[in-house]
Amino acid sequence: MATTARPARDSRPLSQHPEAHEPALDDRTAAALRLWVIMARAHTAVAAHAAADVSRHGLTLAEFGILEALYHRGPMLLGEVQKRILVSSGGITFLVDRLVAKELVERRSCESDRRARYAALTPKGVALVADIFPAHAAVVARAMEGISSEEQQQVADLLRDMGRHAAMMPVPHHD
Amino acid sequence: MATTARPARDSRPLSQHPEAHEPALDDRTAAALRLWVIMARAHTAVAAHAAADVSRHGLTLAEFGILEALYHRGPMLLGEVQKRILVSSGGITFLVDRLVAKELVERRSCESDRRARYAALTPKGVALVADIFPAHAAVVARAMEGISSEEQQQVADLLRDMGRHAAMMPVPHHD
DNA sequence: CGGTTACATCTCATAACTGAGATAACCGCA
DNA sequence: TGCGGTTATCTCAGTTATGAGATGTAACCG
Repeated sequence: MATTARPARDSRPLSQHPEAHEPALDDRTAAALRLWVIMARAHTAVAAHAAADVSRHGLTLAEFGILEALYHRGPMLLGEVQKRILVSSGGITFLVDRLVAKELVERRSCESDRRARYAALTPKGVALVADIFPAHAAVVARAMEGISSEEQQQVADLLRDMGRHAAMMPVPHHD
Repeated sequence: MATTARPARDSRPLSQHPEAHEPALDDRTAAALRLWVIMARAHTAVAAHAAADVSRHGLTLAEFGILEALYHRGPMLLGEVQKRILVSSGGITFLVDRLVAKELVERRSCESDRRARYAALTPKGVALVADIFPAHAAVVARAMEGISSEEQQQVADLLRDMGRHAAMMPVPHHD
């Protein structure tokens, strides 16, 4: 009933199955949604390679993300780390606890704010990251070599802007 | 020792903290790694918006992904759905169980292969997706409007190639 | 000051998902 | 036919993460 949406520029005949439906969306929304699906799949596919690599050393991707951040930036407040790797408040406590148990990270108190605490690599943590980082970077680079380095640069520049915008927007929640 | 990597085009002085380290990577690897980090952050930021939207209807992103796939393509074998949304074998059973419990999806036997089963939307499931899909697409589109529609198109084309390549490569695993 | 609000981290119950193995069915071939 | 190898799904124990509240601290303001 009502307006029958035309297939527009979709190359396939669509509706190959009688129970399939086609949504009526404007072109810009449809393009955005397509990017969302493609990005999610690309991310998951690359993450599988990265996760398999760090798991050889008994680490999850989230743990490795923390180690890498601390390696490159030096000690950081837990809240800074949390925002950087985008986990929940409980998650950052859990992850840092586990890294402390592995003796890769230590907590340090903050002199100017006694609520806050730093996370910092131990010498063992520094050694581990220095040891595994180059090979890890190579694994990730290989997983992403489906497009050229110039194209990667281009995509990175655009996704940075897109991600910044999305992160800046308030996330609505219900109840 | 050896080549001291120049900061290249990083705008900041780097090594702001005495405990920070700079890895020695070749440019192509460094560019790939930068894209990996940026893509992960962009994905998480957009996913937060998408997840908040579907949670208003008591759904997780993974559940919604299944509903959306079934809505657009019609009934699919569980294995097809699994590959499409990239979850584990246990995950697809778990997710479909929950959607069945919510009466949004039903399992159907496959005539030509008695091991296999289809997942298909119930009328209630079709109605739900038809009801919430347009608003959901709008939420995702807004989260991604940090770059233009043309740029989104461009990124989508490149990421599709990159994702296909990554998904095709074997993921090494250890013991 | 004392009170209020904001914030950083931690605790804990529970959700969401993974992955190894179990089960059942299919397929090709001798 | 019967066997071995493969595949599709399911089971279940364990892992990883979330998010609401607790706790202790800071910052502001009258």
